Amino acid sequence: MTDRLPPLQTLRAFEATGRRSSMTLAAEELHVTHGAVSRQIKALEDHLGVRLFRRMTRRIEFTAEGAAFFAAVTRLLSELAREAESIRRRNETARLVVSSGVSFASKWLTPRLHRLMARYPDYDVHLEVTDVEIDFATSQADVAMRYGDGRYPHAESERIMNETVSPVCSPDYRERMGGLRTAGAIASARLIHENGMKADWTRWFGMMGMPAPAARGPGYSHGSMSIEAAIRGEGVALGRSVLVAEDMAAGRLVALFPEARLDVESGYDLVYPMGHRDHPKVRAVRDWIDDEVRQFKVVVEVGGVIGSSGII
Amino acid sequence: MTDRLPPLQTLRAFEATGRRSSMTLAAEELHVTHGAVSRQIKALEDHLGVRLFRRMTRRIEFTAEGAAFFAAVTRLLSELAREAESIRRRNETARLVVSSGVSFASKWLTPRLHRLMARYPDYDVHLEVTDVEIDFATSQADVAMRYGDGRYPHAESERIMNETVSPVCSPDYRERMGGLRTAGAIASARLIHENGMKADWTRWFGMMGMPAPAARGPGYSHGSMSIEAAIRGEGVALGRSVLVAEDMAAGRLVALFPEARLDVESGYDLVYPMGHRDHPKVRAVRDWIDDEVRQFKVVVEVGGVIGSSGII
DNA sequence: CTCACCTGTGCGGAATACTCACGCATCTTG
DNA sequence: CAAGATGCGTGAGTATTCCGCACAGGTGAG
Repeated sequence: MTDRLPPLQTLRAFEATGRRSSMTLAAEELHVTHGAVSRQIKALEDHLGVRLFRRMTRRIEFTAEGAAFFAAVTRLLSELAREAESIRRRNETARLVVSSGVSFASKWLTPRLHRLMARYPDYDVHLEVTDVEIDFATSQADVAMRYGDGRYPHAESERIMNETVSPVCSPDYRERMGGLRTAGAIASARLIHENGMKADWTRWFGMMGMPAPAARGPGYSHGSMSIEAAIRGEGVALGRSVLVAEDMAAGRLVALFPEARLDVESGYDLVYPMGHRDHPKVRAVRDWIDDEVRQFKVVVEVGGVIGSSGII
Repeated sequence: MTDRLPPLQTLRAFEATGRRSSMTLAAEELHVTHGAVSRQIKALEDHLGVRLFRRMTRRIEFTAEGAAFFAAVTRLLSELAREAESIRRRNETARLVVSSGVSFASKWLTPRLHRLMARYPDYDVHLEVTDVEIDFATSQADVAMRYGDGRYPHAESERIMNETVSPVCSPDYRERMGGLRTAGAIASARLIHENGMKADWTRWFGMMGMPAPAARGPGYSHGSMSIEAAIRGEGVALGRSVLVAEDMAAGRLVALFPEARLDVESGYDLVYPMGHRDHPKVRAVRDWIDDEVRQFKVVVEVGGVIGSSGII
């Protein structure tokens, strides 16, 4: 990794030059001559193999690459200055960055996030939503919540909620299809897939003692999308218990076989860097989420939502 | 800013030393002697005024400050390497980072985010949720959505949706309070406040031709929290049209004076760095959000939600 | 047309960073 | 239990890097 890094001192000259749009002005600021800056820029360009500035007479302007790199360098240097400052002052950074996947953020986390903020007003809470695998070396996240099997490279995790899946659809659609009271009836309905999760449909039908029908019907990239599709009445989705709870409580979705829940090994995990189990930020999130899960279980049980017993 | 930066070359030595937990091993990796590394670390520590390692005999370990700084440095260097690499390859970064405030993310954005992802599968879409004022110099966001008055330092913006406010509460609460059919009745109900927005209640009562009652009732830090409180039946909230639309459509909230909407000057803006109006990422987000807003207006109008005409 | 202004670069010197060598304090091993 | 191995700190000397200086080149302004 380190050999791919540009010469770091040249970045200061580059940043100042870009900001002032002038090597001469940058040189003044850095208390060196313009010649020194000129060489630094050149060294950086040589390393990258790309021209960062277009040299016009008496002025310079960014190339496209230069502008892009400048934005990145500016941000990184200012973050570094902030980190250095916080170390100098020995005050633990007041930022608390939580990372989450898209479906979970949409259906569960964001409606509850304000309570995390209210509980720890001294933390400047950030939420980073992405489906990229969590990597604490490159992410600024302090703690993550991920749907998975509990194994995360270079990280520890603990299970927050387990999950089950079971067919759901909109009340309208059920009525239109005549009740959908047997697995056979469901097999002949339009089945909504979540991409990469088709095996779950197969396993669910297997549990019901029948082969899965050939795949047809729409496929969506996210669990939250297939749920939205089911709400719109596009067919029957294999609803993930945690994600559909609110929509079922609100009557937008109904469970077709509340008792036929398929356990899946994946669940929702709290993930954090190795050895950070008792880090204050991790503890803060864990304490909060324990309370949220407790409340959520009540909602789920009162609402009679599928999979309630599968939630820890 | 630049004078607050630590000597940048020392960061490489620090990173390698921290990673290998040894100056000698780090020195090998950097093709220098251990003495050189030792001096670099010392220079960095002198600059920060903090010991980064505890020197035990025959081994070193991080101090608390060292560990915190190491995490930051590791992340920043690896991001820098990634940026440098992407410049070398001249491939525009495939990341699309959207920033949003908490209430808007919770009530509007995240349920729709998966469609942005589906629409641009080549972009690795990230969402950064925070209530900190947007600053593109320090944030990695490409584009932001903020509730505000359209003025954002060092950035351009365009209005996405306007907003109105009007009293809302849960159907239960309305019934319990005997209908709440007059402004006077509302004045004697429990009023839920959003912190920093009390003036809106005053203005709303002013519009109804009566003075606002003395502030009592709970206050919450976020619009989404006061909405949740109203849903729980804690009282009457001044519902922001964009945020309450879904909850009204679902019947969790009712508007008490659908026709008495107070226009507020703030609204939802799409914010991006100066001159990025036609940047591909900005265009992608704008195109997507235009479609979403169009659909949302239909939902709002069909549902008869307050403030529908206030949405552009 | 001439001046003013900004960047590029060769050369010599100054500042920086490195190597080497040794000291020190354990930990290891036979 | 003693001797060797291990890893870090540091003083002195040296190597290398980086910078200042001066000048060249190019061009927009007046």
